[in-house]
Amino acid sequence: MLNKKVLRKQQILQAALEVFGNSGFQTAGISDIARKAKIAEGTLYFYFKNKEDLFFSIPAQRIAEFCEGLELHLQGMNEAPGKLRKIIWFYLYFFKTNPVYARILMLEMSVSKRFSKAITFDRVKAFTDLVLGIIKEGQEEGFIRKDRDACLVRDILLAVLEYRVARWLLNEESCDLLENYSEICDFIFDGIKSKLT
Amino acid sequence: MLNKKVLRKQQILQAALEVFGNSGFQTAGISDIARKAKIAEGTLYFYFKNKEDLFFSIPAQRIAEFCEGLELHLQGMNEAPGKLRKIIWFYLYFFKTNPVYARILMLEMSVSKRFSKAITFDRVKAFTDLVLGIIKEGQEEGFIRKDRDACLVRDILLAVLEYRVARWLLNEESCDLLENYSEICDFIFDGIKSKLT
Amino acid sequence: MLNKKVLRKQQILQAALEVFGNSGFQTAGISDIARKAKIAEGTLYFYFKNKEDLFFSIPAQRIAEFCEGLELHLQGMNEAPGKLRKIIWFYLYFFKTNPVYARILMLEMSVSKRFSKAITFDRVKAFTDLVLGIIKEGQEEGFIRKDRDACLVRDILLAVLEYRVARWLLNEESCDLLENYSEICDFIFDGIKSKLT
Amino acid sequence: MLNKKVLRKQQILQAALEVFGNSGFQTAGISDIARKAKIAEGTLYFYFKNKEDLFFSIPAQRIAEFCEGLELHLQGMNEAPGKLRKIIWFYLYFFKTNPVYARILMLEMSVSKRFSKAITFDRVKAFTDLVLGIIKEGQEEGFIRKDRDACLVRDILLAVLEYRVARWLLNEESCDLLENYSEICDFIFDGIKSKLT
DNA sequence: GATGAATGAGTTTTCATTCAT
DNA sequence: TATGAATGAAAACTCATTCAT
Repeated sequence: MLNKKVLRKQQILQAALEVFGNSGFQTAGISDIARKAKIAEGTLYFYFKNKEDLFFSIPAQRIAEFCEGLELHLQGMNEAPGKLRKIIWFYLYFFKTNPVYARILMLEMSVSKRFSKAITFDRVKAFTDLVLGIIKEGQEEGFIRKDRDACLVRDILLAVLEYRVARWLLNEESCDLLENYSEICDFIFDGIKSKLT
Repeated sequence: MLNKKVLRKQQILQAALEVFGNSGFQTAGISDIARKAKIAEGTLYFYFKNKEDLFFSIPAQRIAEFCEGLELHLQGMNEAPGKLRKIIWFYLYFFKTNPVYARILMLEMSVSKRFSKAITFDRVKAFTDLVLGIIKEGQEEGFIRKDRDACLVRDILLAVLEYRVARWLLNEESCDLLENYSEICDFIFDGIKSKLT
Repeated sequence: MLNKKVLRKQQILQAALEVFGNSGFQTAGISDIARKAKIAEGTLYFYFKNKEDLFFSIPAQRIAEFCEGLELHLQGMNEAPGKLRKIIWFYLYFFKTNPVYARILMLEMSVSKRFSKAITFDRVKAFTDLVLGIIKEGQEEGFIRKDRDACLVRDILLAVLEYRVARWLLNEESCDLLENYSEICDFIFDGIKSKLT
Repeated sequence: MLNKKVLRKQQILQAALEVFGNSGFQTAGISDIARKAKIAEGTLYFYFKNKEDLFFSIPAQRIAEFCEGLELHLQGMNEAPGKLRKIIWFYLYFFKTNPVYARILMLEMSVSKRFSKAITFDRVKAFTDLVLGIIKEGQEEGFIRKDRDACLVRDILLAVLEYRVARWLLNEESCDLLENYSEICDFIFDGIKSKLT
């Protein structure tokens, strides 16, 4: 019973991802989503409060996948610089692999005030906190300059990543998102690594 | 006669700026804009082809103001690093001073594929080209590391600026956009300055 | 369930017939039709694609009625002249009995290029083919002159019928449409009957 | 002065003919007509009361041309049958030569109740009276059967002509309107000529 | 739980007509 | 006479949401 409900929810979310991803929040219609999910329109409202709720429910699962994947990739790494490089790589890799979700998250959600207040946003914050933690870790371990404000470093890192993904999407994914990954890393690290290193 | 037409157009654009800025493109209604501009709805269509045309017509003037202001501030400066610092400052200063416009440009337009194809977008490109030119200038003059890809440097610079403005807007402009301006500069410049300097 | 849908469709079509019949296609408003059908405007679009679709959906049923009625009246008749007389009579009788529909079909549809391309038009063609068939039949049986082009005869027959109905409608149905039915028949038959007869 | 006014009116009427002929009354816009006539929209209302007035003013001149042309062609003819043949030919010839006007008159005006009440309609009636007169003439002269109701004959004649023009227009003028002119004549005349002849 | 017909407010856009200049 | 900017009512159509079945 419960299992069935969860499954049905996934089914709807998957349909919503595809429809919203192709048409955007406003343009996408509930009927399109229902059709793609092979349910009646009314049924949708049994699982989600309304269109916006459905929309903002999409990331939850994806963010979880992102976090799990990232965690796995960070396994066994113990120095901050390496971890950060890994994060940069994984971030780009993940969105390269999930372009439809990328479109929703980057061009629609991250730009919405209401999203900042949605529950899902906590998961986003968890990720940014992870990055912040690693930066601080790096500072304590001596790999990263202590006179850098950790939050600023994190912001710059995220800024660059978001920007690249957004431009990639707006250019219709015509280039390889991972292309100049290493140059980005170099730039960031030159700006934060301790002179000694 | 002609003057009156131009004035009326300004009047409508100003109203559109305010209404779109508060409600967003989709939510804002033509009737709201007409009411604010104190004209009949039909009149609006005498000056603009449709809602989208009106929306995308907003930046033209603002971008012109931005460019003029920037040009003025760059007068008399002849070294790339100084110019770049100035650009960073002016960028943040401009949007701090024009928060409603910032909201439209950053959270709605720069995220839209159709905007990339609008005529106005040329002006945006002119700005990014300016930045790119100064970076290359700096590399030739020896202030900026030649092993950095100029486009990447430009992208990182713009990424950080856009990100900060966007976050500031999403946080309801609660902090000072110019607050850690100098730290941002430091970070960027540490990443690009020639070792010799 | 399915039955209810069909019924509802009938209900809307009936309302559309009346409203379009009184005001014409352009003047009639969707809201008028919805009001007369006692449904919400939106409901209408659940059953018909748009105003034109609704309009062109009106004849289907009426044409079916016409064909059934005609078939019944032709039962047991085996000679072409009698059949043609019957057709002439039934045609006039039918529109005399359905003046509102007549107005729509004659003064709006039969004059529209788009109607010629609508599906319903097939049914109209079926009728004209029936007439043509009977004329040819008459020629083979020797009742009708063989040197007359059957298509021309059909066209003249239809021309006269359409004309009379149209004039009758434009004169506000002030005379009896069946009035000089027999004279019309005589005229037509004098023009086509074999000399021998 | 007066001359200029008349000229300007012609200019507008010509533009109206073309625009209405291509788009139909409802679809055609005053602005299109004004543009084609190279005048301002407001000016149009100095010469015509409103859109409908302009529309119904189109035929006047054309009908005059039609009547003049017909009169000329009837010169020197003194027997009814020949005259009627000539009328049939001229009618088809005229509309073949004026297809845009034909479209307006046949598919839009002759189907409109308001047109029957317009002044211009008198000219139409003058024509039908002419036909009626000739038929009666023919009856008196003994060329045409006296037991035929003259009005009916006239109606049948006009019905066939209108029908052919209308079908021709609806078929996008793809065939030659004068094609089976002589067969039509034969049919009509067989139905009306005195046995003696 | 699931359905899908019904809703109706709300939207953009059009355009004949007017009138100050 | 001529202009063309301004009007504003009206129209068709959409769609998220509800609720009787």
